[in-house]
Amino acid sequence: MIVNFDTAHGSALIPSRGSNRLLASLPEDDLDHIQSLCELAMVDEGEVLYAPGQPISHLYFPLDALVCLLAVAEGRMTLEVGAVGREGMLGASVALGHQTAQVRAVVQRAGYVLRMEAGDFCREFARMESLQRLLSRYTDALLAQAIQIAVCSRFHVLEARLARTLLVTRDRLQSERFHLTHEFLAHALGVRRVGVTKAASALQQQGLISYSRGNIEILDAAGLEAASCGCYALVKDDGSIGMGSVFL
Amino acid sequence: MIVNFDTAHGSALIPSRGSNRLLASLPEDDLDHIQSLCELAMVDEGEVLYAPGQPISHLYFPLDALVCLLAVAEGRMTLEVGAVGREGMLGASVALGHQTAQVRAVVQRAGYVLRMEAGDFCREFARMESLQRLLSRYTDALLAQAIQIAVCSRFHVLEARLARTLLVTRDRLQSERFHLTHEFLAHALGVRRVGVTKAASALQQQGLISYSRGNIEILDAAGLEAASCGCYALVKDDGSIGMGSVFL
DNA sequence: CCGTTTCAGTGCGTCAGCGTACATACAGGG
DNA sequence: CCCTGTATGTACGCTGACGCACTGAAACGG
Repeated sequence: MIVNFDTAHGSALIPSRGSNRLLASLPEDDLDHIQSLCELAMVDEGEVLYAPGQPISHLYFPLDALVCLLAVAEGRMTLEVGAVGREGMLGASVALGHQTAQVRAVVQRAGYVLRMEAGDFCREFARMESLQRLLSRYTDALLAQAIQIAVCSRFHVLEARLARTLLVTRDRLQSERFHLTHEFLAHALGVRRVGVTKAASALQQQGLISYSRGNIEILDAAGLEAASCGCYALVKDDGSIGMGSVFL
Repeated sequence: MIVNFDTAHGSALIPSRGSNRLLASLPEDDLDHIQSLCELAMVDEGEVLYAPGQPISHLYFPLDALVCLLAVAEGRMTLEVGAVGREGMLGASVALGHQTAQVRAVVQRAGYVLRMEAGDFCREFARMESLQRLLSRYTDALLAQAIQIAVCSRFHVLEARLARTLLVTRDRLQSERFHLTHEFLAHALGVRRVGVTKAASALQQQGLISYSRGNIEILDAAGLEAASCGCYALVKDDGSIGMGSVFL
């Protein structure tokens, strides 16, 4: 779905131009220029924006959509290596030496995005210093998070990782309730669905969460944080490797 | 150990200025300027250049040294999330929003490095566009590798991961023989030493490698590649996420 | 209202890797 | 030549997660 940007802008229902934090931190002139090259679009839950090995034709700046990045192994198992909301963007690597996607990008929450042609972006990147600096910082933050995910998925038990994922999701969606099936969580955590069921019911029995048919509610955030691994404290926005460091 | 740069330069035993590929790809003026801010130093095997949480005071451009990056979990277990040789650098993140190190940087092979004050580097980074662009590309390449490592350490069995590590090491050191104890490999792979012993003896029984007291020799590189996971093909220099993409 | 789809729960055998402890074995220095 | 430190090999019980198969139950659409 594509929405005409000019008419859409100003509607109370559609996020405004400045609502992508990454773009918002550009100097005003550059911001305007970049946005003039973007079109507003809506993406639906489950939509696949990138697939591993496929060429990257567009870049995306989520406004209120949330996209998760899944690394794929042998075509079957997947592992979430990052997520992109309004604080970030997708496809930056196209200007940094990779023409094809390394990971699968799946829409976790439907919403609006700004979309841009890869070619246009590369041209702007080459001549816009503010953009280069911003992307350096952003990529570095993604790297830090990917490293933490590598450690976490290697050493921490599923129950703790699940707790972390739920807390991160809560922070991103700014809500104690959200929709996330065991199946989806299994893909994000790189485990079987039954493993999630087991871990989730353990958390539920401890009174930390409750869920039914994908509708998850966090009942005791503090308890959940105690049950999670320390990674949550590091990764959350004000943690030492949170996205906060991108926007000085 | 610090070596006077001017006298050292030109010696047949000491790598020349251009031998860091990352620096070498800078425009000549910028290269000269950066190098004027560097001092030549030697680092010893096992030396720890960065420790998690510690401030980053210096940046390093390895010449012939090899440094591996170990993410640390709970102070005990570690996992290699990258390695830096003459194609890369350490500490770039200091100019990108992180004042402290996230990972432990340990010298795997002793050798020479160029060393630079963090403050000097940040100043140059702010005003040197060529450096920004280079760092964007390099950080993106590190991200790609970290993602692959996350997948690999999550889904692939130890024997295949060990094979991959040995092949990568061979490529970096350009030699079929090198020194690497089971203990060291265990830290890199994030497993127990006995696990490495078991996997290594399996590889040895298949006639792919031979080793004794840390002296490893690759006997059958093709066979070892067959025993490794597909990650090796991706990560090696000419693979889709190899470092080749950093240097156009 | 009923069939289909989606989501969650359970059971069972298997296995890789863990923690621990102990046993060799080679290397180099005094 | 012994002695000590480093490097490697072996054993044992444990557990978290795997693969697979099947059941139960709510939601949805015609």
